[in-house]
Amino acid sequence: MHRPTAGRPESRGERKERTRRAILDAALELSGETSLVALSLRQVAKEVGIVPTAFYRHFDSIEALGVALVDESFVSLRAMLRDIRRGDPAFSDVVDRSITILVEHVHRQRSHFLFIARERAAGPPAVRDAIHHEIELCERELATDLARLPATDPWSAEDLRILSNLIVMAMVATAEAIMTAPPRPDAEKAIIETARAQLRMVLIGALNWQSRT
Amino acid sequence: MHRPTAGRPESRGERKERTRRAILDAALELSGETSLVALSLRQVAKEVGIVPTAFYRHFDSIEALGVALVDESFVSLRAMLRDIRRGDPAFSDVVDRSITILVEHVHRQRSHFLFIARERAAGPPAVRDAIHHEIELCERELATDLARLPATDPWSAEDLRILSNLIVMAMVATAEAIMTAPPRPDAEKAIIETARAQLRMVLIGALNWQSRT
DNA sequence: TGTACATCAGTGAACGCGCGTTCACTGATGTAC
DNA sequence: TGTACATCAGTGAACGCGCGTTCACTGATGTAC
Repeated sequence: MHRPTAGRPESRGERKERTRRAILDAALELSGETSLVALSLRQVAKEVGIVPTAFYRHFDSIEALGVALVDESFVSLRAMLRDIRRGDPAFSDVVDRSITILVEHVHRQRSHFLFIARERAAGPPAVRDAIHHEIELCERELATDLARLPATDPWSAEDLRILSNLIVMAMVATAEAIMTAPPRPDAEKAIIETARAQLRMVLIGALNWQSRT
Repeated sequence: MHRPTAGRPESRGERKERTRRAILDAALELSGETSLVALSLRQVAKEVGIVPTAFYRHFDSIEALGVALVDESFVSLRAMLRDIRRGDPAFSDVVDRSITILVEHVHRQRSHFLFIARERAAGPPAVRDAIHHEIELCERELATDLARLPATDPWSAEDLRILSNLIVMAMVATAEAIMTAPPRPDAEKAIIETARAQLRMVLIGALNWQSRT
């Protein structure tokens, strides 16, 4: 463990927190190679620069560490949702703005988004459940946002849920596509254009479908 | 290794093929617990009833085995697409029929669909790439099917691609939801109803969006 | 048909290695007086 | 302020275990003559 570069000595609590952070960062990076279920406590300890047994001072197991990483990753994701929600939800450019913000956040917090995409399907059970629960909360948040739009006044709660679910799954798929894509800017541009067209299709479909109920 | 229960002795080739099958089946089942990247050659050998070194008579590595499992899983998935494609693509009930067939196949070949959903995001690189390639082929197949519908006569290839991509991602998400859901029939029914509504939204949106281009 | 040889799926011992977890410990930080 | 004691993040040795891979092998099946 390194000492801080300057000045005032750390308190015991500060030092502990710093090690905890280093463990979370190391696990996020190392699990990116494969998956949490293939990550060993000893790899993490080695990367952090502590002895394997010191790991237990911070987490009971890799699975528990994984749950902590879910919490942390969804802080990033919620920050994105907040950005999207901010500003006028005028129908005309809401799609373009939302996708732009999505792309920005996926780049800025790439490892968090990769973590969610990966462990959502293949993580340890507790991690999978935690992620599904968080995604469900995001869907509900989106549903309440949609409910505020004048166009959705006559919609039932069920309709809002169905549309939210569809939009969220499209956004998850788009985020995955961006992260998987080759780093050439034209590849990303194509994905963004596709996502925009798809989101427009979905919204127009929802409005037309709704109006004939 | 067990001998066959009856009659004529196996040829060397038949026996080898039988062991290969047993390895594929064991790997599919065992990887279901976590993921291919956490599956060991020795676990597979033990489950099959051969000595670990005999594994190398059939595959170079777990990763190579994984690629073979991708091929096999997509045979199941293509069988589903063939079922969906068969029969009249009359617009009125194509959605309900397609989702019904999807659900049937997900139940019948549950382990293949689980494998694809899991390893798509978290498998070894060669496996991930193989899966993405296969999904892309499915999208193109769907695009050519859609192109045959009279309603899509004025559509560009790009439009067809965008719509196919959206439909496929919705189907993947629905399959995942079915497999993740608790085995209560009402939970599954809710997922099916949601998927139907979403697919209708998408189709109506596509038609309306297209008509104003 | 019988014989001699080739093939090769599966065996079994052995290797060095990284794994999670236990345990008793150290020594700096924190606290009570 | 100084002293005596408590706390606890991190240490280091040790354990038994499963790992992938090597190697020389066995013995049934297949083939050439």
